[in-house]
Amino acid sequence: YCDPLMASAGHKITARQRWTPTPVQLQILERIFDQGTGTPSKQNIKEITSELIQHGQISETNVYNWFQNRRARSKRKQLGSSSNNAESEQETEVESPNEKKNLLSQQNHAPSAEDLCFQNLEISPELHFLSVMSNPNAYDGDEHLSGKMGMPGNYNIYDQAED
Amino acid sequence: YCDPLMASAGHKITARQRWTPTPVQLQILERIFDQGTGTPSKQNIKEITSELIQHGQISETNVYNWFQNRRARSKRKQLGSSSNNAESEQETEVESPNEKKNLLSQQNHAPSAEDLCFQNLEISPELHFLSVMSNPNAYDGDEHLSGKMGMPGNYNIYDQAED
DNA sequence: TATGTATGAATGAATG
DNA sequence: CATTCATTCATACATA
Repeated sequence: YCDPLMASAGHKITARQRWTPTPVQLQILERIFDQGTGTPSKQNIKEITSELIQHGQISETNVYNWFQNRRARSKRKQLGSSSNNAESEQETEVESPNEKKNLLSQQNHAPSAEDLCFQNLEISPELHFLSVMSNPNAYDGDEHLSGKMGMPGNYNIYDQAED
Repeated sequence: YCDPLMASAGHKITARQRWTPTPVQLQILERIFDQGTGTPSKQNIKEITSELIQHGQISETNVYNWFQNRRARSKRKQLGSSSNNAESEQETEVESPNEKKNLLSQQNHAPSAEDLCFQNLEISPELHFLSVMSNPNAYDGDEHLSGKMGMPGNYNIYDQAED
């Protein structure tokens, strides 16, 4: 049969980056989702995949992702379309009519480049520890980090300096 | 105080609540992970953090989480060998036209900050052991950011088996 | 053709 | 340590 990937408007013959669920697959997936099987086990995933694969190319990864996305989407929609939440829920300038503000996203880096680039002369203080680190001593204690994994406390990177 | 994360351009960009490792940080982390150190101890975490913090905002928690995620992910792809093995007629699914392009390109101002750091990394004598991968193409451990989404059909779990 | 929207996919963080 | 959730990005896809 025709490649399910390029079955629609496709003109992409070189790259199948994103799995595109066929209507049939979508129908099945939605039905299963509707069953209440929110987070299917791996076994279920396999079974579902086995079913869907007959209707087009698909992998367990796709199925898994689909369910994850589906659930997340539903949830987000719920609390986003509600009347109004006077709770402590602060939305980061979220759902604007556009919503897709990621067009100019700057998620990563953007540190004090001019700064950290210059202090480069001292960038290898004790990194050699991993060269000789043969200490099988895992975690002497039980604490994973400095106290709890919530946050060290000293440097809170996620500082909602919103105001 | 000023958040190091958004202290760059000085715009009103919303601070990312999620830590995004800079290419440099990623390289270092990869190297350490590749050393076979596996799960670093608390002290190691601190050491690593001390090193990485010079290359951008980061906390011990981030480092810890990173290793945890990395470990889990590696394992996932490892245990993908049972009743699968359908066909692997996929071309080199690894090397994509572009690797971590998202890490280096999404804005238009291009501060070249990380770029400089990258260069500095190479020239660092002490960090030579972890600077061996100056060539992005020769990146040995970029399996996590490869672009082999999911069009396999023969893989098992929701993990992108990479081989 | 370019822009916008929808959704799959990647990853960091949280939880058990 | 294993699994799941939440957030964000990139790309498929629809429309102007």
